[in-house]
Amino acid sequence: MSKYKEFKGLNMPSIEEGVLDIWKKDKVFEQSVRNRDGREPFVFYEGPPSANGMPGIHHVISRTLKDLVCRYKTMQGYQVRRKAGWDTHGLPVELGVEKELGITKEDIGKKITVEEYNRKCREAVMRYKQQWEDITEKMGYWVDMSDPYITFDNKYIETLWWALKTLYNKDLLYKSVSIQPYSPAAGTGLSSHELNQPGTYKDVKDTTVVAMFRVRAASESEGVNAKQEEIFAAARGAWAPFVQSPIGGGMLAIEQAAQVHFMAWTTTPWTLPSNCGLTVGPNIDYVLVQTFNPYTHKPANVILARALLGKYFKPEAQESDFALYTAESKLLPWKVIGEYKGSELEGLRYEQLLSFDGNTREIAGGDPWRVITGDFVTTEDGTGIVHTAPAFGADDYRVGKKHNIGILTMVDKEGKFNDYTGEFSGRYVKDYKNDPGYKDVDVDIAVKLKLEGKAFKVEKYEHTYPHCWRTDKPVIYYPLDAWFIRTTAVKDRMIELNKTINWKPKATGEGRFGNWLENMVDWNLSRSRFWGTPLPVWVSDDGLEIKCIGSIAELTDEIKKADKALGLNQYADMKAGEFGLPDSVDLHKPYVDKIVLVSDSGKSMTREPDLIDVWFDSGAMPYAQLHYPFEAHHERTLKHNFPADFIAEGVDQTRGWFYTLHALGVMLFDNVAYKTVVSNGLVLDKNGNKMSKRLGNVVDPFSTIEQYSADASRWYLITNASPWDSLRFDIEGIKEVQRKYFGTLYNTYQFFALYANVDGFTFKERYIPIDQRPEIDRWILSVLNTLVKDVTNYMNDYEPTQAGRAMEYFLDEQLSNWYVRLCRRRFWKGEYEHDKICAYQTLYECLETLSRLMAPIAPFFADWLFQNLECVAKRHECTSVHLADYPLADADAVDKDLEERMQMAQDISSLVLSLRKKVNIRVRQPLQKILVPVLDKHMQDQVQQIEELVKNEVNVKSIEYITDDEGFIKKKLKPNFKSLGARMGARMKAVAAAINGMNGQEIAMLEKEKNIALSVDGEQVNIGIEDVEIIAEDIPGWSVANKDNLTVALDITVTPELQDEGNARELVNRIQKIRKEAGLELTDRIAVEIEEYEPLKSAIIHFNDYICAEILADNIKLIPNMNGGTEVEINEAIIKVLISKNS
RNA sequence: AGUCUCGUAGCUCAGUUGGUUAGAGCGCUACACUGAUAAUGUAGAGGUCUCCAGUUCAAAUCUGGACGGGACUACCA
Repeated sequence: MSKYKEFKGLNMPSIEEGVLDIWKKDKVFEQSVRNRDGREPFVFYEGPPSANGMPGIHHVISRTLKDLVCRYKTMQGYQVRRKAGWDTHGLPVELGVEKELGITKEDIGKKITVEEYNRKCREAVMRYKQQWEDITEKMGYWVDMSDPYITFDNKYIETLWWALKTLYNKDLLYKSVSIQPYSPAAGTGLSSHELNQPGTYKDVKDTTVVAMFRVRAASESEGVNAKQEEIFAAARGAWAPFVQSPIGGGMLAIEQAAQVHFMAWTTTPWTLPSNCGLTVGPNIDYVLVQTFNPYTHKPANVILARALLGKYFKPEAQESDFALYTAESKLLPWKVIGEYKGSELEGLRYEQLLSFDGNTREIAGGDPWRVITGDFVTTEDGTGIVHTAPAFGADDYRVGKKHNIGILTMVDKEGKFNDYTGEFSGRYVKDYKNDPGYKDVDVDIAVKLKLEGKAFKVEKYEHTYPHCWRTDKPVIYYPLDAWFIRTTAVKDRMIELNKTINWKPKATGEGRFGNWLENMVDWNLSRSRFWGTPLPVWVSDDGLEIKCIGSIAELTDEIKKADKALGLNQYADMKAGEFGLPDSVDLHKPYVDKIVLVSDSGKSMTREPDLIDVWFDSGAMPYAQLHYPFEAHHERTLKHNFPADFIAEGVDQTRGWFYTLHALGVMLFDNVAYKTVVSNGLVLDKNGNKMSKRLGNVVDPFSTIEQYSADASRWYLITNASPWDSLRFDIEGIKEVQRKYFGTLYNTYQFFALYANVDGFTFKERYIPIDQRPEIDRWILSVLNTLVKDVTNYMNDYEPTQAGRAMEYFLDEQLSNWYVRLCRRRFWKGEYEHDKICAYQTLYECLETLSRLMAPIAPFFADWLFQNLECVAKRHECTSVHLADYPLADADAVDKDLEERMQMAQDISSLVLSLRKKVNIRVRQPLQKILVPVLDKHMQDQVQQIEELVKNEVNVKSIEYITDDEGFIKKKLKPNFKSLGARMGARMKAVAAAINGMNGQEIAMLEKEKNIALSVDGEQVNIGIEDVEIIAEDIPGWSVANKDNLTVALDITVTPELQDEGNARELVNRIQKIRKEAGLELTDRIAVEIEEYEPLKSAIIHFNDYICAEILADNIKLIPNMNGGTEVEINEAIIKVLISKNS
């Protein structure tokens, strides 16, 4: 006969190794998918990880989430294919390679060919593939890694090209110049979603300058307006009294003193050489202020917004004596000598602040160095006058273009000043190279301005500034040519369709994602890089004709066409060379760049050098993984794989993958790409800090799993907090899960196996109908079926946390702590017949059902448990829990009355135990009775049915029910605030007091008549029986305990008979201990000799049969003055006991 | 800077539509049990529900404000 496996101790990691072996050997995953052939598909997309970095613990949480949903749906009968994928393009790969080779972007094409570089990238892409596969397997994530989609694969790229061409044909792909976030360190523009990576914005301290732009005098500029004259006149007038006075330590010329400056603040002084204009708000009030330059101490007149005067000038120095000002003065005298609207200043010309060979008027084009107006100007900070460098700000570019002030770009793409910037030529504007000797060029510019009297204030200023998500270096805004996808054209549709997506949590979809859609801008696709999907766009040399290629076949045709028209031999050359058209193509750089096509009008065309954003790669994954539309039956295949029923990734993908999937789904197929999306939160360390390599607080998933098992980790990650809440990861939590949940489950199984093996229970008997089982069995099965229903609902709602917690409660509180504990005796006492078989069947069913319920979350342990049970009982046809069906709740097994009264049994027991504790009478000492006041017939019925359980549990002989008829109970009324409150309103307090003050007679009246009139504040108030809760609060003369409306009193009189019985039990207890210490088998029979001792004698005589039965003794001999034996203590008496095994 | 979100026991978290004694687990303390035994049970201590104001008969719960954490948006000179 086969037996249930018994174990020495719980070792989860070793259990998992064993289960993993079976999964591999039997190809359980493959089976679980193949078994569902022909069943309704449940479509899941795997967001491709990049195997370029090591997996971390945060990957484990999102993959657990994905895995458990897929396993759950599989067990529910869906076919869930899970195709793995690898994200292989992009900057991280490039940077990794550059680091490895010790080169920078500039070296590509010089020290190393593009071809070689890309070959290195291709090799580097899968650097950690082994570790990824390893963690995938060890954490129990079932995903098909045998045939993954790989984004650098030609077929994959071909689909991307198809998608791009489709967009092109819909006029959703276009080229434009724009000011974009650009990372000089990475040498590339950044898309908005890249800029929206968490951690991109950092606090930095920059040197800021309030620069002074000198207004040009009438003689210096044409088209002087009246306002300008007025300004100068005011300045002259203000300084006139000081002419030839010794202010500033010298003779003062009026024209010198009357110079006027615009004040403009910048946090990026390096953009000042590229300044082309000053922008004012047309409706903002500006003032002309007479003062001194704080650095040169020479007379100065400045213009700034009135609202910001307080930032630069102290009220106490207003109109103080200018004549007393010296270089040592603490306060700067100032006086408002003119006032103008922004619109009045428009058109004024000023002297270029810093002029070099490279920023002349000719180079700028347009008409630079004028005051212009812009709506975006505020008076929140700065001076209310905005230094405008069109090349380095989107607002600046727009307003500059509008007013034709030209553009100057004095910084090159590497982030350094160009060669025509005087002493600053060649200097990096930020430390992009990690140069230890780097000197902040902003500081030097500030110093120069100070010396030249062109700075009013220089200070450090802390603000947040965007950084490149990969290099961690500051981004700058830079004019770039780029290809865009016109996502704004489908904005409304994207918003509309988003409303049909089931977001978990909801707020992310409506809030974060919804807002993002509302504020969407066109998708900047272009990347100036080397390793990525090339943009399949060819442009004629004059830029007038464009061709977008949508497939390899089309490209081949076009090449042949070009060969013919232009007399080239590309096709043949390529076929012979690496490119190998049309079979084994490499669509990457540099090969595609060599291809020359011909335009319709016969001009030669070359490819746009850009690569595309890697997010396009992953966003097109639903189609590209199928090589759509280039395979047979592609429409049908797509129909079965699009859209996804479910995807899940970290919340950081909201503007990444979730967005690009959605955008492409809408633009290509006018459909959502996924119906449900779960975005899980961040994993923080136990102190709530973000995990980062820098802080050294990252948790290594490998060692965690090795040490504490995958299941305990998974269970912890899922049940500790909802997936979308951020999780404070604490290894102690995993230990707790292991001990509490899995330890309990293991013990329960061990308990079952131990006795089932003794009795030979293999579930060979007929399944005993539930109504023929004892109360407690029916109870646990009722609870079990309620659990099945709850868990199923939670799982359907993508609430695995609730599902897991429900299972924890069932296992700990109900199954282990109540059912098993109360039923222990049934398993080891008595014959193998009806009651015992009921117990085995019931416990078996609980364990087996639980194993299936928990299988999605804890796949290893569940399978281990399932197989341990099933290999003997064989109630299912399958060999693994993952091939089984998910349990279905049996509504007929649920009995709410039964669940309610069992709760009462637990409450009553708990109350009695606390009473015993109070008077210090141990449970082994039997007591005569407890009193339970019953408020109605139903309550009495309920308690009566669980009477036996309670009596056993608390060791009392009887339960007495008391009703009010006996006048025993002191009742109390608790007002029902909910029902009364609505009616009574402001009188509620008085009414409550009146109810609390009702005497026994009045309560009896209320119970009888169902309502009573009370006088409250002189008013009659009618109280119905439903307005109060009646509680039996006290039984005079007894010690009582209560919880809610349950009250229990305990009779603590220990009669001599009870004392004897208690002693007998003590004796049994001691002898059992001796048996155990002597190493006897459970079934060994013994003979017992006990020293005669008067106080215990009657107990032994009266309870002889009971004692013998309990300890398996044939008889007990009382020996006066016994020699030998073991001394035991019973109620403070010490006697000797000797047992011997009967053969 | 704005928006969202969170703030409950030493720790991790529950807390229904507002309803009068705010709960659990872990940890801690004490005890019990000893045929689940490296298991189990019971009890106890531990709270200004971040703070202030308001609405209400009644606020952990609703409103406003402050403070603190987190995320997001914007980058603004």
